Amino acid sequence: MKQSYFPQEIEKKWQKIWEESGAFKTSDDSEKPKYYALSMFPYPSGKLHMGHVRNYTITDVIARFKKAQGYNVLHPMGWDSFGLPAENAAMKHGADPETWTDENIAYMTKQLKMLGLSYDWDREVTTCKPDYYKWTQWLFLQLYKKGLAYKKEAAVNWCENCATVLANEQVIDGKCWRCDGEVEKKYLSQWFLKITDYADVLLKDLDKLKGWGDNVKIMQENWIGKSHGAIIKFKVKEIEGLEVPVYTTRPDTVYGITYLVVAPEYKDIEKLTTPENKAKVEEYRANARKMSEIERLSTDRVKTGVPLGTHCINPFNGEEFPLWTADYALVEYGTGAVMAVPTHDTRDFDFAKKYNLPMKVVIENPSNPSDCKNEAYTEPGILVNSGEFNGMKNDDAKKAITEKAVKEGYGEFKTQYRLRDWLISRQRYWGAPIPVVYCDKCGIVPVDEKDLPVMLPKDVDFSVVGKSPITTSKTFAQTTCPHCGGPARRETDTMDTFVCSSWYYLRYSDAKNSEKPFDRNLANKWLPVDQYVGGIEHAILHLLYSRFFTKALRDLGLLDFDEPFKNLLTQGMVLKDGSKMSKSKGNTVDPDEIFENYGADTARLFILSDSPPARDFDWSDAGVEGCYKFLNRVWRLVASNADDISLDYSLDYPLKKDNDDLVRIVHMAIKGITNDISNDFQFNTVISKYRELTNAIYDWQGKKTNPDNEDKNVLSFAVIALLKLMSPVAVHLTEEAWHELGAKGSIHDEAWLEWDENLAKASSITLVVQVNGKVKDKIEVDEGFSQDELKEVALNSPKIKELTEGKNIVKVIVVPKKLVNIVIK
RNA sequence: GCUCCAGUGGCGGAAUCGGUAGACGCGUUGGACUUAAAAUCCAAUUGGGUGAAUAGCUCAGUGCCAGUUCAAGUCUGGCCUGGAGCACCA
Repeated sequence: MKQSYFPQEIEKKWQKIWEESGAFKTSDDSEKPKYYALSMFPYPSGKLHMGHVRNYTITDVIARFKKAQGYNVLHPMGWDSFGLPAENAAMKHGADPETWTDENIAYMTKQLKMLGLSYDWDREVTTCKPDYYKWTQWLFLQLYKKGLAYKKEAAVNWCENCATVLANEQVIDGKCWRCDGEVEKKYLSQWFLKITDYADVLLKDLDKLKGWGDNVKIMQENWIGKSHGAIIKFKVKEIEGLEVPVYTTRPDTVYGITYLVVAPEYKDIEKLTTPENKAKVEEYRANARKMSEIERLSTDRVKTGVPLGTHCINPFNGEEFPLWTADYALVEYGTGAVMAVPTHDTRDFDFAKKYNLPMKVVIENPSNPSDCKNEAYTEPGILVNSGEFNGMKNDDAKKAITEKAVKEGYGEFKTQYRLRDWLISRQRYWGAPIPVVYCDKCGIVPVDEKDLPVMLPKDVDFSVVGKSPITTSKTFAQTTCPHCGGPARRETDTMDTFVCSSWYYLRYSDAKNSEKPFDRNLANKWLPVDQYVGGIEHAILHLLYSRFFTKALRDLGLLDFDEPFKNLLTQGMVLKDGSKMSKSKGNTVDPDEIFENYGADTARLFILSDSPPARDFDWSDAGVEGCYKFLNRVWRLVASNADDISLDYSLDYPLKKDNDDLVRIVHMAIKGITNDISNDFQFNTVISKYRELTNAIYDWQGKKTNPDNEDKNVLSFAVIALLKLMSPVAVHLTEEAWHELGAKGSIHDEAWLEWDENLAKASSITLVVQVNGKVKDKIEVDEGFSQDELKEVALNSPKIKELTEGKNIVKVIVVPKKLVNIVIK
C-alpha cells in the first residue's frame, strides 16, 4: 500500500468502477424498507457552486448511511431546466436555449460525478425535455378539467426587465425575484391555478409535518394568512339598491365607524363618485395607477385619499358617514373596501388625523379609560357608545354583533385568506407551452391528450425585444380547433417553471414511463420523500406549490398520499468572509479547483465539518487544508499498519487494560456517530468524532513498541471501524483503503456497525465532587458503586474533608455515576 | 410594526435529562526532527489575582437584569443586539 495519499488518482479510479458496476442503481423490487433521500434539483446555470456541493453532500451522506442501515434507498438527481437565464443567454449569444442548457447539464453532470455522489442516473429527470414536459402539460389538463386551472383578466405583477408576469410569491419587496427589477401592475388575461381552494388544508396539514422546521411552517402559515371576521354590507344613501360590503376582523367596533374607504380600483367606484368630485377622484386614481408597487406599498408613506361625495348608512345605528377612496385599501384583499374606525385602528387613525375626519371611542381601555387623542387603542377592552352592546367585552362582542348582522340580513361570518391564486402564465419561450387553443367558435379548448406534447417551435427569433420569442414562430400559433376542426390560435404563453418543479419528485419513482407521468403504485411505494434537503429560499415558493400539487393530484385519484415531503432539512448558506458567496462580490470558490487540489473527499469532509447543516457555513481555505491533512493522517494510519491489520480479526476477552480501553473508545464512537447522524444530521460533531477516534488510535499505537497478536486484532478492529464509519463521507479514500487491506467487495455494501451498550462507556467513571455547587474534586470510582458508597467516597476525600472541616453539612445530593454535591454552611 | 430564530474564547463551533463550560478543529506561541525548508510530531492557548513557575491555589466568566434550584449555557420573566420572513391583509 502506498504510504502517500493521492486523492486524484484514487477518486477517478473508483468513480469509474462504481459507474461500470452500476453500484448505485436502485431496484423497485426489494424486501428491504424503502428510503427516499432527495436534494432540491438544480437549475443548470453552468457550474456547480458551493451551495450545491453542500446540499448534495448532505443528502448523499444521508443516503449512504441509510443504505448501510439496511434500507432500499432511492437517491436520484435531475434538472430544473426551463427558465429565463437560458433564454437570456440565447439572446446574448445567438444560441438556442436548448443547446445552452444541454451544455450546462453535461458540464454539471461531470462535476456531480467528480463529487462521488451515489445517484441512480437511470432516473435522471430533465424538465425541458419533451418526455417530461409532455406530462407537465398532461397534468395541467387534468387540473383544467377539475376546474383548478382557469383564465381570467386580473391586475397582475409585470416585470418589464423580464418582459413577463410574475406570481405573488415571486415579488420580493415589490421587486422581481430574479432580476430585482421594479414590478408594475398590469391588467391582463392570464392562467391561474386555484391554490386558494386548498388554502385551509394547506394550513391545517402543516401540523402533520413533524419533520419540518418550525421556521418554514410559520412562514407558510403567515403566507396563507388566515383570518376570521365578518362581511358587513352598507347601503349607499344616494343610490337606491347599491351596497358596499366590507370585510372586517373587528366587527366589535362597528359603532365607531366614521367613514368608509374603497380601493382606487374598486369596481363600483365610478357609480359612487358624485359629478362634483369626479375630476379629483379620476386624478387620484390615475396617480395610483402610475405609482410603482414599491412606492405604493411603502408603510412609511403618508396615507392619501379623496372623498367620493356619496355616503353610507350604518345599519347598526342609522348614522351616515362619507365614502372615500384611498390607496391603503387593497382591491385584491377582502371586498376591496374598508370600514374605518380611527379610534381603534392605527391606519384609520393616521388617515383621519390628516383629513380631519371625526373619531368616536367605542372600546374602553379598562386600565386607562382615557380618550384616543394621540393614538388608536387596539387592545382588548369594554364596549361603550355601542347601543345594546355597551358593557360587553370586545371579544364577545365580535360574535354578538356579527350574529345581529346575520339575523337582520346585512352581514355574515367570513374567513379570509391572504393567499391568492397562483398565476402561471409566462410570456416567455423557454417553458412548457400551456396546452390550450382559442377558437372563435368554441372558445378555450384544451389540446387533446393524444396530441401531447405541444412542442416548443424551433423557428423563432430570440433577438426580439419586449415580447415572447415564441410569438415570432410562423408555425406555432396557427392550428385547428380540436373541437370543431376550424381554424384556431394556440396559447403562446408558457408555464411558470415552478409548475415543472412541483411534481418532479414523483417522476423519479418512474422516470421512464412513456404512458403516464408515473405509475400510481410506484409513486405510492416510494413517496413521500423521507428526507428532503434544500435551501430555505424555497420555504414558500416551491414547497408550498409542491404541497398543493400533491393534494390536487391526490384528489384527482393519481396518488394515495397528500404531503410530498415527510422530513425537510433546510441547509444554511455557504459564506466566505462573512457574506454570501457571489460573483459580484468576487468571493466565490470554484469546486473544480478544490477537487483538483485536494480531491472530492476533502471537499465533502470540509463542507460538513464546521457548522451544523441548518446553519450558515463560513468557507475558509485554512479549513480545507485542515481537512486534507486529516485525511492524510487517516491514510497514513492505515498505510503504515497495513501489515498488522487483518479483515478477519477476532477479539478474545478479557483484553489487556489499554486494549480494552481502545475497544471501548471504538464502541463509544459508533454510538456517538450513529446518534449524531440520526439526530438532525449533526455532521459537524460526527466529523469531530472521526478525529477523536483517529487521535485515540494513534495515541494507543504510540505506546506499542512490539505489538502482539491481541494488539494486532484490536488495531484491526479499530481501524476497520474507523474506515466504515467514515465511508459515507470520505467515499473514495475508505474504498481504496478497504481494498488495500484485502477486501473483495465494496465498503459501501457493508452494513452499518452496531455498538455494544456495555462497551460503549469507560471502564471506570470520574466522580465529580462539588461543594455548594462548585467543583472541588474528581475521583475515579468503580462503576458499580451505590449511591451511599459514592457519598462516602466523596466525604472521605482529603480535599473535601479539609473544606468541610468544622462546617455544618446541610445536604448531600448524589447523582448516580456522575456527581456528588455537598451543601455546607 | 408583526412573526420567528440566534447571541458561548482570537475564530468556526461542542456540551441527550438542568449536573466537570469551552469537545473537535482553525489560528497563534513555543519546542522536536532537518544543513534548511516542506511534511510530521509534542506542548501551551477564556480572563483576572497570587506565584520564580509552563506547579499549586483562588476569583470571575456562556449578550444584559432578575427569578426558580443543592446545581442554570440549558428552565421562567423582562430587556439589549444581530439575522430571517411578512408587511397599509382592514
